[in-house]
Amino acid sequence: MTSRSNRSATKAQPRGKMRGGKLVLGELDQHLGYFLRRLQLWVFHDFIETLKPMRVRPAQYSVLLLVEANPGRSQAAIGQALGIERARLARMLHDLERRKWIARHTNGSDARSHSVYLTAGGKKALVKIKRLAEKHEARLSAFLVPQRHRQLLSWLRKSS
Amino acid sequence: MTSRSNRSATKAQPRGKMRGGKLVLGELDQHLGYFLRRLQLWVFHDFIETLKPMRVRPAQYSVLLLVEANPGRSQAAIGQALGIERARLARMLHDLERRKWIARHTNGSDARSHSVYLTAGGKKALVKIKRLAEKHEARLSAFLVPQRHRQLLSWLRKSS
DNA sequence: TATTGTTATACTCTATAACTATA
DNA sequence: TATAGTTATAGAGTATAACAATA
Repeated sequence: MTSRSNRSATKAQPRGKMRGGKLVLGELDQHLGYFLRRLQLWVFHDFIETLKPMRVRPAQYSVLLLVEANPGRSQAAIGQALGIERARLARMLHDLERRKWIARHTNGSDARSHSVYLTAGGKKALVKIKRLAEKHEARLSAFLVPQRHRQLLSWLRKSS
Repeated sequence: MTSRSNRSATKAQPRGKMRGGKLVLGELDQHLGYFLRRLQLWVFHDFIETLKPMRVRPAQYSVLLLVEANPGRSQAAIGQALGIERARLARMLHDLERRKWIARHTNGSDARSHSVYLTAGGKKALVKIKRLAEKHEARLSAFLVPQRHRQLLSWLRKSS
């Protein structure tokens, strides 16, 4: 996160020296998507750095939490819930399986679908992972004022 | 954007049939970053689709607006303001130059730096681009309640 | 030495299509 | 024929490093 000083700079530039000062955002200042993206990048960057000891990336983390909360569900169900494309999820699960954190069993009722579970090792790792994730979330809460953090979370949650 | 029904599902799963219903988010429900990412993906997807007639992507759009508001500034200044890495910006500007939307002149005072400007064609294109971007922003405003949209923008702006 | 811009490489994420095996 | 999962490919975004020209 960088620039901090930008008011309603829709058209004019600040007077004064041309070469030198800070840039103005211009109409970018009116675009929610821009700020949303900047904040999201900051959050992911901090998450990745904080979770680096466990080498877990945000998408992997979301899969682990979802499998924990919904053991035995199919890849299709997981992918749909998280908005992860099935091709991408297949490779992610392959990687998580290689690390012995999740296991896939063919479901009895439908031989096509795989039921996904956390392994014992996966559950153990997830404890450590969550501890790091909490540190990240605390940093994010400090970054946004707590009351803003709650309100923002509530709004974003409703929008999903 | 998919799931809509998730309360405080931190640990337990809903009782009832195991295979079938919607998945619960579990602890993911407590992570601002998750909702932030989902919303950001939605916003970018809508932006890209809306701007498809002009084939402009979000990062390109941000560069065009910034150059419009700050004509003649260096690539280094632009990249720093937008948080775009100089190597990436060099390729982006190369592309925008190829499309005859921006021009680069070597600055008299420092032969290393390039001053970036919109061309006449770039300004003309930007009019059309902004018209499409407004449609996107209107859709985003409708998606979030207007008052939420304003408050959210204000918060995110302060966080940048 | 440090900075500006460039090229090149690698990795992640996203979007497709093609394929298999089941249903 | 449709679905679940897999593999492969291509594009964009990000992160580096190495380089040339200039300061």
